Amino acid sequence: MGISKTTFFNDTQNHLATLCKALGHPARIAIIQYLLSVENCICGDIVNELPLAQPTISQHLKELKNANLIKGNIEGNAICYCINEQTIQYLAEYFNHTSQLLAKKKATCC
Amino acid sequence: MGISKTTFFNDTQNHLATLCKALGHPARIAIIQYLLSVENCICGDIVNELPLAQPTISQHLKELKNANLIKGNIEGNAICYCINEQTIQYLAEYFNHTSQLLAKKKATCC
DNA sequence: ATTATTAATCGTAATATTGCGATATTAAAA
DNA sequence: TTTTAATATCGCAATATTACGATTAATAAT
Repeated sequence: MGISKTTFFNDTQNHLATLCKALGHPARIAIIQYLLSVENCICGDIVNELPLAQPTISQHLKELKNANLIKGNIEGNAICYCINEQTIQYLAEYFNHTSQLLAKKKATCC
Repeated sequence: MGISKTTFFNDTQNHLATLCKALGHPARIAIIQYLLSVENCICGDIVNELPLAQPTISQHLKELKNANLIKGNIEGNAICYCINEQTIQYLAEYFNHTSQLLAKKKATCC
């Protein structure tokens, strides 16, 4: 049916899935990496940096913003986008935690 | 067009996007969490645990396996699935690294 | 050998995503 | 005020994803 049964999963699971899904496209990973590498983060710069048309970039930015992975500030008639540090930290903590649990867990199989 | 322009991005970006995409569904997050919580990890148990039909679970498992997030061992006529520790660790390291770079970086905007 | 059990695959319908040209919106600049 | 510049939104085509019933494949149990 193409529709996710999000109702059957808990908030943490849905939240994590939303974050991962938002990062589940190379262009959006590239945007995050670009934002990490520059001081000034104007949308137009991203359009120049990536091999995608302006409406496409705008759409990807919207998805990253919806997932709370970036935030945008209006600067004149441009928009300054930045990574939301807290969200990245949340992901770092989740995967750290998972990784540590796995290390502790005795490999009973595989 | 619905097709990702993966050719234009580098291997790291494509790899990360593939991993995140595979985790970008609550059912697949739930599967990872379930595998983390049990010692014995038989496919049938996942089917009983999650509110999805057996073919759907099988499909989700396939995607996790393709992304190298889990591995499966044949045990008689059942299949024992386990989390691939290395892949989770790779994600943990990536988000840690990103998080640390963000902490260092002076917030010039936003 | 036959029957159950377990999991993968096929086929298909419903929905979502990706990408971009065209257009709208908003604010700066002239 | 008109023009220019920067982004967002609309609309659409191509493709991908999600879900599951039906079936298949493979092993275990009887």
